[in-house]
Amino acid sequence: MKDVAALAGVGLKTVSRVVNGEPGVSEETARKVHAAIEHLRFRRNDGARLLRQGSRTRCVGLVLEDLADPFYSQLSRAVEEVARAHGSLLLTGSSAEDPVRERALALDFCARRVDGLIIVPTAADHSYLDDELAAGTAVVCADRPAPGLAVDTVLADNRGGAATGVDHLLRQGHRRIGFLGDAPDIYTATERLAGYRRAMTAAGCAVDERWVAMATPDPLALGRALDRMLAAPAPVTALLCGNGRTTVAVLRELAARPARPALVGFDDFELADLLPLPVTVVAQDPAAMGRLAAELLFRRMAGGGAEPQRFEIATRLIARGSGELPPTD
Amino acid sequence: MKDVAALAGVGLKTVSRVVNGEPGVSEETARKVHAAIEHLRFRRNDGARLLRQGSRTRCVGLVLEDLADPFYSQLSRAVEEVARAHGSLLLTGSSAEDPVRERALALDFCARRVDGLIIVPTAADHSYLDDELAAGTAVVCADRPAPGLAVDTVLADNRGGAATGVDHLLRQGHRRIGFLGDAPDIYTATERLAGYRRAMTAAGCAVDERWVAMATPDPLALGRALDRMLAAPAPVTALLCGNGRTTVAVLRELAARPARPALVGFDDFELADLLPLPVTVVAQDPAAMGRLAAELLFRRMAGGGAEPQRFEIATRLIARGSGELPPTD
DNA sequence: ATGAAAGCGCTAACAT
DNA sequence: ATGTTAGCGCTTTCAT
Repeated sequence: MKDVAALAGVGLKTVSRVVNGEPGVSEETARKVHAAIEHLRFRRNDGARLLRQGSRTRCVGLVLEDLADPFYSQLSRAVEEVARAHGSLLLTGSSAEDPVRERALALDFCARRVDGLIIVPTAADHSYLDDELAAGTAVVCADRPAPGLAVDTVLADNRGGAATGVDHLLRQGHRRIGFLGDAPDIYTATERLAGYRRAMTAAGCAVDERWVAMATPDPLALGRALDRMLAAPAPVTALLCGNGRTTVAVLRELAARPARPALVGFDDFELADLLPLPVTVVAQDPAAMGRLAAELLFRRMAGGGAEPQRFEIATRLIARGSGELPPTD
Repeated sequence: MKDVAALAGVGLKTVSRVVNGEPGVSEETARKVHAAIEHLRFRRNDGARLLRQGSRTRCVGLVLEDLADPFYSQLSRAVEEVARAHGSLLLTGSSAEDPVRERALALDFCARRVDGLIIVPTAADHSYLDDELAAGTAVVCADRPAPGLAVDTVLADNRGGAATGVDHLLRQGHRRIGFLGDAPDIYTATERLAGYRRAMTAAGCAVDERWVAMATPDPLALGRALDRMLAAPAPVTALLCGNGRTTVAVLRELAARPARPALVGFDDFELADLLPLPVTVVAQDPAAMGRLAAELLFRRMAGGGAEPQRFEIATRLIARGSGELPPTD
């Protein structure tokens, strides 16, 4: 910029005025400055600009579990769209469910002075964000809460959704229903388990603990869990799967077995309607979750200092066939 | 930082030393500084640091078509992983196939002085990046080339892959094979069409132009195209779909029709193996593409000033059933 | 209409 | 071991 000023034979401030389209520059001078800019290929450094202005960085951060997971990639796009609408750029990072990585990412983003941060919190302490919060960085939790962190939080109706799935199966006459959830340290997994238990109990169905399996979905473990659930003396006649990854893995395992239990999956997924037995699901709305989280973030950044709120996004049961199978005994 | 120095009763540089773990500070002083940091909740501003150091921003940008598309979300994760391994943060943005948006995103990223930029170029002029390139920003194109831009480029073997798909169908005895591709202004769509034509011609099969449809996959248009291809006088007995989105849309349309042409899809997708007729695909490797693009980017950033190179990632035919159907006439 | 000087938060280069 | 000065690239403030 100094060079531009020198070449154009004007002062630094005049170049600044031209670059920013400020008034108070004669046409003649502006032309000279533009020529110098072209010639020197000058490109303004927004970092320096931001520093001096002391203003917002117009940059928000998103920390989630896995950018490639369909649920989170849809959420990301929604966040990105809102950010774009507000003129902000988006820094993204995957925690891979590792608290250390999450923390490193979030603090890196803060060190770059993002205006706001959307986090899908892992199961860990989040007090490391207290200072950032105090310093005025807006934070919103999506998909899961961060206990002890006073921030807006957007969740799905996990218990309600799971209960809806179970109720649907109960209505088809099932009494022995299994639940295959993700690892129990994942908030949504445990919530959905609670919804399952609630609905079973409310219907007077005692839950045999052999019908419950909570683990990171991996083919081998899932296969064993299925075998256990489908074995005598009290085999399940229906299954509720705790998330999209689990549903897909279970479908794959079931394809290799004779048993055809009724099945409801938590999370919708592409092609669920085209499978041999179309899959009934409790659908979430990842785009709505991302959109709301982002809008809350920008609302906070705009200054509303109200109490942190918690939002629940409704789920929707989509009956496609697999959940309408009657009990086999 | 000034405040920290004042509170600790030391000089600015001493605080800097402590914050950066530089040697040459007595334990006693360090303790005082740390106390002041805690007390004032000081957090270093990396933006200012970077400005002063004049060093890399340790930040790279990724501009692609749609963050929520499975192909690109897998690519993104791979890029993110490489970036993380190199200690860089990742700015992401979706162009939505709009050249104006792509340009705005890319230039925004450059204004923030990203060290490098990975772009999935839309069909438009990319000379707007010339200045950035000249200024030393590393750029890599992924999935598609940007004609006229002298940068490393990572592509899939689009022609070869499409030809492989056609050859596979020819081997099953098909002679009338249709191609359903994306909009012709998309590089990959046109390349794959070329591969289809090449293989058909090489086999001595004249392509009836009614067997070719190139458009953004939308159910209505796709349905009409299918009806046309499947109608007399020379109905196709097999189909090659030009990308994942198209394949899924075609499967959905076919499900509502009696005809069961053989089908090969370009791009693998989850659950392809669990459909009633498992889908044969020419699989791409989006993670490999993202990884390579990112590694090339960091290699460029490290200084290798060699000629820009072009890389082709191999495709792999996965036979699952739909592509092994014999001709129906 | 234009420019000089000061300073955003930090660090490099030199003091002491 | 510690502090001082200058300056990264820009904008703000206040002159002219």
